[in-house]
Amino acid sequence: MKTSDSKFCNCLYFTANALARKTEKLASESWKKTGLAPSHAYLVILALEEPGINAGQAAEQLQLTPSTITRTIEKLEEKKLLIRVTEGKLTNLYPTKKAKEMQPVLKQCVEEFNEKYLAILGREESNRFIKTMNTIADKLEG
Amino acid sequence: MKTSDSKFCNCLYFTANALARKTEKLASESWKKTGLAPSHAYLVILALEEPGINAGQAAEQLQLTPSTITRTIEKLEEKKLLIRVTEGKLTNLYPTKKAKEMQPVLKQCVEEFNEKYLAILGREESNRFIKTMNTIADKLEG
DNA sequence: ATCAATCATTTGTATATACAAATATTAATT
DNA sequence: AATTAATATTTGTATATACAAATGATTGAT
Repeated sequence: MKTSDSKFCNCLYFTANALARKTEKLASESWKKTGLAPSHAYLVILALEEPGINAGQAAEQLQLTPSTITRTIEKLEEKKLLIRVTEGKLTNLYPTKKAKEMQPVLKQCVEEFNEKYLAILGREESNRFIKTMNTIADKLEG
Repeated sequence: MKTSDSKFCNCLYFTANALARKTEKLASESWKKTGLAPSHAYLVILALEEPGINAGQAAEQLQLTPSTITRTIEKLEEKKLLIRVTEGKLTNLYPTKKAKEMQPVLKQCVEEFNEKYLAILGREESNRFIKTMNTIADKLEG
């Protein structure tokens, strides 16, 4: 059944969540080869791009709560992809050697995923839509 | 930090998820008075509107997997809001008396939530945006 | 200089969600 | 009629996420 055939397809809550789950699924396929969930992969990418970034900044960039970031870091430390360096009350994140070696594959996953949805939606529509989502997310935040 | 200021705001995955989380938060506030998570409330609403609906149909309407629906039903049975009536291989869902009494409050929550985001986004923009999300969700499904 | 307030992170706990395998029931095929 | 295939649901397990409370560290006020 299509999302648009549901009884609830006129509700923002329902629609936003249905879309997110479908996107998650599509993304998971692309990132499968890395053994990482997309959100985890994003944190590794962030640490690679900004080594030393602290947990709070990462939470902001990924729009997740601090506790979720802590939990994600734990997983990634277990996988030897990140290390935490505590500096006073801050926790700085650094990519490990393993993460650095993984960088090309991660980049490839990002591209693969992008291409996948660009192929489905078209570049124009994608960009416009993503921009709209950002605008609306910002407005909802208040 | 705004969603649109994130490094990743050009990615469908990131943006769709950030939006869903913000929407979830907004909706949770509206449904708080019922003690139900929005997705659970939706299942009760569905059972009220279509008494006897089976689990699989509910999964389709809510765009959730069967296992998630089973889990949701369990919670709602504990809260005495739904009952399961097994009929062969189907599981039919019926609202309890308690659920029926709750119906006006649930309706009110839906309205309150709708008004909340309509006030923020405007009726025109909301409707257009929700329609677009549905279209895109359908396309992603393939 | 000390004590209170503030801030960043972590922990304890709870919830939602899904995948894959198991179970139970009906339908189809021979 | 018996066995196989298909279908609906449930269960076992894993993951992601968040809230609220706790901890640890710095800053500010007196």
